[in-house]
Amino acid sequence: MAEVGAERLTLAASRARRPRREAPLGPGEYALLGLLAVRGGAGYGYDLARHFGGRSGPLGEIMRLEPGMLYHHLKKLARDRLVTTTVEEQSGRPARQTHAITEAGRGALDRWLREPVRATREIRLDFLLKLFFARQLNPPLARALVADQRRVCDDLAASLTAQIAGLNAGAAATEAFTRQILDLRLAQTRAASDWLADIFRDLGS
Amino acid sequence: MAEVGAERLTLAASRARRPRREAPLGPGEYALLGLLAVRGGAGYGYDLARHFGGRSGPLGEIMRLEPGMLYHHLKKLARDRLVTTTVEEQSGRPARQTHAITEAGRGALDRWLREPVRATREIRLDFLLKLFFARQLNPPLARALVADQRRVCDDLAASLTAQIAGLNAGAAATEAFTRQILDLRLAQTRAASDWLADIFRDLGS
DNA sequence: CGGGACATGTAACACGTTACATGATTAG
DNA sequence: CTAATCATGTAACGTGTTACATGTCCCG
Repeated sequence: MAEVGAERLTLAASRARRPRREAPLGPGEYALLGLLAVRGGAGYGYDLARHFGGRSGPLGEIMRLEPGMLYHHLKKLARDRLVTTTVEEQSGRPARQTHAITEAGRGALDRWLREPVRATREIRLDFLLKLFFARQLNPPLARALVADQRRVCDDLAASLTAQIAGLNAGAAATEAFTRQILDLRLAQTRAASDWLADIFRDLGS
Repeated sequence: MAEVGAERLTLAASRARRPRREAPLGPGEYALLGLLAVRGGAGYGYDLARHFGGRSGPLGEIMRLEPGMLYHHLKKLARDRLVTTTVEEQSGRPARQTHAITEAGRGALDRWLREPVRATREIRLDFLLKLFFARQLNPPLARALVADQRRVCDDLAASLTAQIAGLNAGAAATEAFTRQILDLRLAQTRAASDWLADIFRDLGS
């Protein structure tokens, strides 16, 4: 028993040393914040869930969000004071919990909307989400976001090109493969940049 | 207490109904199988770990594998009888556990190597892993894999093109955004197909 | 004598998926 | 009478990340 106690103490101590890092929000949480903002600032879980996973608009094309995760995210948003939750009783129906975005929530959403994603692979999920909400909440911001994102992609493409150029000297078998990996990344990044240029044009002046 | 008991029973019953699905292997596990096959059929954790995460060849460029996950994966491979584990005592050093790939392991690896990935986003991780190992274990198979993968990408591109064409009729605001999502997927898929054509050429006859 | 290499792991947590629990109402 | 809809969740599992535990040996 003493040994178990000692072990627990060690674990508790090592736990205390870790300073409880502020878990940042993920795409699911931002999507919920965005949905609330777009739909008048408030909504309840079951209704929000319809926008994911079904044929109700393009959100379901970007990401799925099962009820389990959705309610989980709403709880976290409430803990972080980005939404406030009020319970509405209904006769004959389960009580409905209405979640309303707070000022802090709008601030977090706005900061997120202004930030382009760093990695090309995040364009498919994170960037599309940002674009979806920015278009509805703030069209000029959407245009700026697309321009910023394109700059990030072009910088990345330049960096990849430089890495490839630096590799060409030694043509060992292992370097040949590394080069193909970089070629793939470059091709995907260029495709993203071209696509961004297209939608920038579509977004009008 | 009786209520707790009843609750447990319900949970146990619902648990029994679920038939313990065979968890398939993930990219990390296949990467370890592949590494073992490439390096003479056997190896130990610490040594395998060097190939991920560092500057030791292109594997680390494709995926990271922290020690925690690496040992976890080796345990699962042993449970599935895809590797066998033997302990070697060493003087002054911690005991070394050598993992050797089994016939079943080679079979699983070979089946995986022959299978192109379905989704474009899996090319960056899963497909590159397959290519990396196929080239070292079976060059003609690598060439066939690239050809198959390109066919999958082209089929996907055709399907996306059809979806875009079907969308053009109604030009509502929501459909415009859906179209842009499809455009992005198509661009990424085409970029992958073109890249596959390039490496197919590089793979010689 | 401090720190890194060697070698294998566990603890705690975050993120995600699937399935199911609950319990009334309404539509077919 | 069955099934879906409404509405909110939990259980169990699986994956992944970060940090740390353990203990010896070798190098500077």
